Amino acid sequence: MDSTVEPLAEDQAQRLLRALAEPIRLQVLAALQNGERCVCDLTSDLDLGQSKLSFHLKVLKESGLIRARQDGRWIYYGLEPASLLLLRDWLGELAIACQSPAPPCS
Amino acid sequence: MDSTVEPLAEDQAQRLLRALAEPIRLQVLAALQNGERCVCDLTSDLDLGQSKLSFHLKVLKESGLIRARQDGRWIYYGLEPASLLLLRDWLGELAIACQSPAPPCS
DNA sequence: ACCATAGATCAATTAAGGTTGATTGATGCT
DNA sequence: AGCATCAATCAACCTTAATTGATCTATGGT
Repeated sequence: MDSTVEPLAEDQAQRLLRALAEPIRLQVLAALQNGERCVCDLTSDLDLGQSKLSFHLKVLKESGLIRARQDGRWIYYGLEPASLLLLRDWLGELAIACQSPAPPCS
Repeated sequence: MDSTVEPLAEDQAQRLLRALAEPIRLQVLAALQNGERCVCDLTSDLDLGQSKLSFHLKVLKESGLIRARQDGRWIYYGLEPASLLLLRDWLGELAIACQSPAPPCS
């Protein structure tokens, strides 16, 4: 078995994918696209309940897609580009070498 | 608001992400990495119930990540690299320009 | 010390998604 | 025609994830 995608990266990719596959969390990432934002700003920008946003931020943080930084009373969240790039590259690898002819069905 | 990620691609990306974010479906994609395979082979390779595999293949196909091709009695599934690359590029865009300093919290 | 605000956490409910076994349709073989 | 096999579909069930409102902790201001 010549797996070009090694299991270690696959585990990590899976964790990231599960965190990404949710509409609100994608909105959050989009909102962080141009830099860090504090929770209070995200709440009003995305028009979300405090509890709901907090839940999704936790999922994103635990996956490694975003990081938190406390500044006084506020907490700023920002993207973790390394994770995005890791997933990006993993998808790239998966897209390679999948054009071979069909092997005969046993 | 200068969104570098346009909503059209985001919808598509979301559909792909939702389909990808499941362990069995990732296994299926990995199994298709080196070319098309028929359902019967996938069933034994991945040691899955026929019904279960069929369900996940459907999800993957509806998302556009894989395509089906019938050959006589068998149906061959194969990756749709264009979708993987689309998602890959979408992630790349998201990873760019997210290192700006924090704006003051209102 | 007291109060107000930011944000995390918890428990209960609801919604969404995955699994299972049985059934059905289609294809090829004899 | 009749039978066997591949694969999709369906309905019931189960499991997991998301929502909601309340509570709790921490920080900063007065």
